[in-house]
Amino acid sequence: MVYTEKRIEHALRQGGYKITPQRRTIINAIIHSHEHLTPAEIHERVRREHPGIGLVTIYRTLEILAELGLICEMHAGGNCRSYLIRRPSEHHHHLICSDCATVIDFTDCDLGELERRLSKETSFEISGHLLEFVGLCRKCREKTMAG
Amino acid sequence: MVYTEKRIEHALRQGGYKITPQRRTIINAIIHSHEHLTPAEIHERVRREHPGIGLVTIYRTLEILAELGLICEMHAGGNCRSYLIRRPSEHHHHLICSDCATVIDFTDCDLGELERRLSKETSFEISGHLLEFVGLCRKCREKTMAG
DNA sequence: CTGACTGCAAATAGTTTGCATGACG
DNA sequence: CGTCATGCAAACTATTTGCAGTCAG
Repeated sequence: MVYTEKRIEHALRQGGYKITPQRRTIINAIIHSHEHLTPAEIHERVRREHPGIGLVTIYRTLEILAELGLICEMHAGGNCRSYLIRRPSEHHHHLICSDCATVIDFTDCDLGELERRLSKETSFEISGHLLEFVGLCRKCREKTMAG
Repeated sequence: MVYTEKRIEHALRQGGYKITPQRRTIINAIIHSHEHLTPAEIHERVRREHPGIGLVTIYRTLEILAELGLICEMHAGGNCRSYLIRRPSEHHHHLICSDCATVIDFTDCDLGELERRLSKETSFEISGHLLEFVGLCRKCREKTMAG
């Protein structure tokens, strides 16, 4: 575990944000979960400890944490679903810009060996995988540096 | 381009679906675009040629095309945004049983090389990735075989 | 103290559903 | 001709915004 509660709180203070019980609870929920959580899921978990908390607070806290780079937001960009014609037998993956949501496809992922190994070690019969890289495209990097 | 209009129409018929002018227009819009398109974007393009078409029709057609595997839907899973605490240099990934939802974590994914290559080719500054394998765990496989 | 934070409610955006009419095959 | 498809309107869900009261620093 690299980002501890303390470190995150420190980062928040550095960013000029205040530490509130709500934020503490939200941060803890995220830290202690090893899965990706949607805002609604976070809300649900946080409520057990902090019943009155509003979903709005979750959204606002997540926005700050993402802005500070403390959490990783999947599926960057407001809306999510988009479609592309599929070329048979050409399963592909995405490289997504977390700022402008540009998507670049790539096909060769070379996961066969890893898949075989995992399959052997875990006795799973693996049927597929999801692979996405997230980062900043050149334009957004330049924008950030300029600003 | 591998999936032509004709092939897609054939696949639709095979699936028991009808070919309508609306569907034709939608399919054409997707085929002729090389980017990922959101339903709204598709709607907008399709309207030029077919003004009266409803957004609802886009959604329904997309659902069918995705079901038949003719188009690729990004961001698998209904809703999009999800968050995970970010651990610098400590990736971890999941192997998920599609039946009982057991999750097994693994850390060594060996994507460094791929990441470097992608980064070089695309000028992205890659900050993270999401890798998930889906399959059947041993128990569920045995269950399936027994049943 | 004071500005930032919270929670409510309402607004907005994206998506799905019910239903009567229309068209493919 | 029957069945599936369409388009409208309304329902739903997810997310954002405005505002008055509250609290961290």
